[in-house]
Amino acid sequence: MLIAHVALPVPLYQLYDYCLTSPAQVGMRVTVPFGKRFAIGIIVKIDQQTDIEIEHLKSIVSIIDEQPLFTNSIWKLLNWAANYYHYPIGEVLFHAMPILLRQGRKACQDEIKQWQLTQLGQHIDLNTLSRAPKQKLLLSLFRNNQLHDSDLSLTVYHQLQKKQLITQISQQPNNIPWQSSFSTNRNTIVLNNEQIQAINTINQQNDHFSVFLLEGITGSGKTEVYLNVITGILAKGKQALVLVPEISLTPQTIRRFEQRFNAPIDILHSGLTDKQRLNVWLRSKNGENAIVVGTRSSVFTPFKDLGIIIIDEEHDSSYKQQEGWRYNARDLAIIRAKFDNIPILLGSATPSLETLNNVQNHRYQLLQLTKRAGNAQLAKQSILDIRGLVLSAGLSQPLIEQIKKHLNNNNQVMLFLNRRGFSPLLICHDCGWIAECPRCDRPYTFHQQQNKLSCHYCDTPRGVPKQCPKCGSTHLVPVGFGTEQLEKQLAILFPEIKISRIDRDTVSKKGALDTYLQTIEQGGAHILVGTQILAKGHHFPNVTLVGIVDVDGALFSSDFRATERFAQIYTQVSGRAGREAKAGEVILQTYHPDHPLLNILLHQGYQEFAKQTLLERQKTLLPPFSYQTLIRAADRNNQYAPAFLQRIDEWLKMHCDDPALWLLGPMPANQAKKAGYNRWQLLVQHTNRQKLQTILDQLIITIEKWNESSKVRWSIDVDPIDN
DNA sequence: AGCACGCCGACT
DNA sequence: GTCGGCGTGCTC
Repeated sequence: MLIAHVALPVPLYQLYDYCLTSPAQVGMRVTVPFGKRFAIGIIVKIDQQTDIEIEHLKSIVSIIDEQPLFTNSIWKLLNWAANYYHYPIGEVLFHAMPILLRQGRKACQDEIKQWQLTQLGQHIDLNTLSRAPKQKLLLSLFRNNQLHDSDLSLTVYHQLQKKQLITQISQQPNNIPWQSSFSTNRNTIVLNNEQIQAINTINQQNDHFSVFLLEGITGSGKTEVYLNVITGILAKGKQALVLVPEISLTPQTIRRFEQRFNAPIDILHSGLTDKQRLNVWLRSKNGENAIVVGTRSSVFTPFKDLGIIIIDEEHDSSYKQQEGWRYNARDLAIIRAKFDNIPILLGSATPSLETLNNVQNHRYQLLQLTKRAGNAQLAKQSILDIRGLVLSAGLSQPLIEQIKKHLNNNNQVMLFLNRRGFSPLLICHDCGWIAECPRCDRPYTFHQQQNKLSCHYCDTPRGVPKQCPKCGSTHLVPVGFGTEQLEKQLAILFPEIKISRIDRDTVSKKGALDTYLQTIEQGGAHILVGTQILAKGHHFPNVTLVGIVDVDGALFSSDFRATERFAQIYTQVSGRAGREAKAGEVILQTYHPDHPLLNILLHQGYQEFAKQTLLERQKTLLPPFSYQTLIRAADRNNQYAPAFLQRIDEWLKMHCDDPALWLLGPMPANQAKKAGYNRWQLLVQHTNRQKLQTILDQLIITIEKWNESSKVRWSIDVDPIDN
């Protein structure tokens, strides 16, 4: 008897076995009885073995697919990923499917229906419809082939159908492949030598797996290299996958691709309906599109014949999924390229240290773009020592003077502060009580404009208390400053100047950011205040002064990656100051003007900074010179989770007597309390990735047998980035 | 994850 | 008296 081993979308590591009575293949979806309900699962293995007694086995109810759902390439990738990330295979497989397929929808495209004139509709006198003006209009539009500019409702169509003037026919899907009419729209941009060399290097090796890092400073024309390399792939009839960070999936980016290629391009953006998402998935699987552009989850798109993967801004942290299955799309894309034996191109002005380390190890090939387009000059950078200076909302007098100077020249100023809200604290002046979120034990951020307190960890708002609950005083004062206060202070200092604040509070509405960007683009004196959302990927040609209000917050963080992130953001904002031939200036306010890394970054640039930081990481055996996994656990009573992690800690010490294994914890997580749960973590670090993998595999098998495991919510984060 | 069972508190 | 809260246990 044949047994199907089925993966189900449940957080369980094992497969479930069912009798298989009709023919099926691995990778097909099936409906199975599961407990008291029915579930959709995917066959992972078919054989004659089972550990379950035959009489306890249930049978598969129905087989949904006629063919395996995934391409070989994706199937291999997902199986590898479930193993690498130690995540249940069922959850991994379902994560990579469009929602409609998870729900059991057939994996084929809807037939496209189209309206057509009938014989009668072609010849009838229009005046017979004079009492139905809308119908008359629609019919005449039909006859003149001008249907596209009709906005008539569907009921009008149905009325004409009833009168047998039009009819609905199902159109055959377009069977002409895009390859037969593929061409590119020649651009007028002249490539420089570095770009040509990068393109040639990739083109010479574009028929097999290799990883390229395209390290190009801001404005050096990385996108132009992408477009040229893609041209070579499409010309061979193959498809391309382009991954971009969440923030840069803008109409401008998309237009640039669409204008260049005379070939179908699909964009996977958050505004798509489930149906549209499924259609893109099917089109690329069937080879009907040439390019797919999308964010993190697009790495799971199946392709008929993928020829290259491009990852723009490869260092961007939005490639890492931060809940549920915590995969890294950049890393998965590299594995995918390896399995598919195709080239992959990572682009960045500020590559991650992991990637630079792989360049140093000769695993990746480095391609550099060092010249900026046009005759833009490099910005002048300076450190502003604020020790002993009076600050107003974080601004020192010398910085204010500089702002004034740039505004007087009718230029724009950008002030960067990575803290939103009015103040990060609200304190009772009389007794020192601090307004804290009861669920997270973290101070509330005070938002003056909306007159509320907001917890930035769990996102819950609260009204502002009139009195201190501890001593009854009404003297509650905001302490510290955020972007909102900075904006308010600037409005007082520069009453004549337009000020735009760009952070999550002001751009959360759809299209709000675009509106801002448009006003800014018009030019004229203007101050932009914002968090890192301002630094990422936007072009501000009129900005000549960038002020970094608080450098020290990043330099002295407990997170070992904080300096790397700061250096990336700093390099990006300073790269944007003074584009388009206007000389730019960057000013950094700090209490530590002699900080060595800060000086290396300023005087020798990101590359040297990265080199030094890598040496530092090597000395301290931090990633990429070791591999980390975070075991997280959360409970409600604050006892089970630490005890559970303690037991894991002891088990690991017992079963792995290896000095290369480091354990840190159990300790409270970064956001120790969230939504009523107490969160703890245990960091497991090893210098050998394979050994770490093996230990974790054994650990999970063991954990699943413990009965404490069901009392805590536990999860595993391989290669964490926020510890 | 769902879904059922089961045991205690505040209400039509 | 019941409705419903969530702790616990199970799913081939």
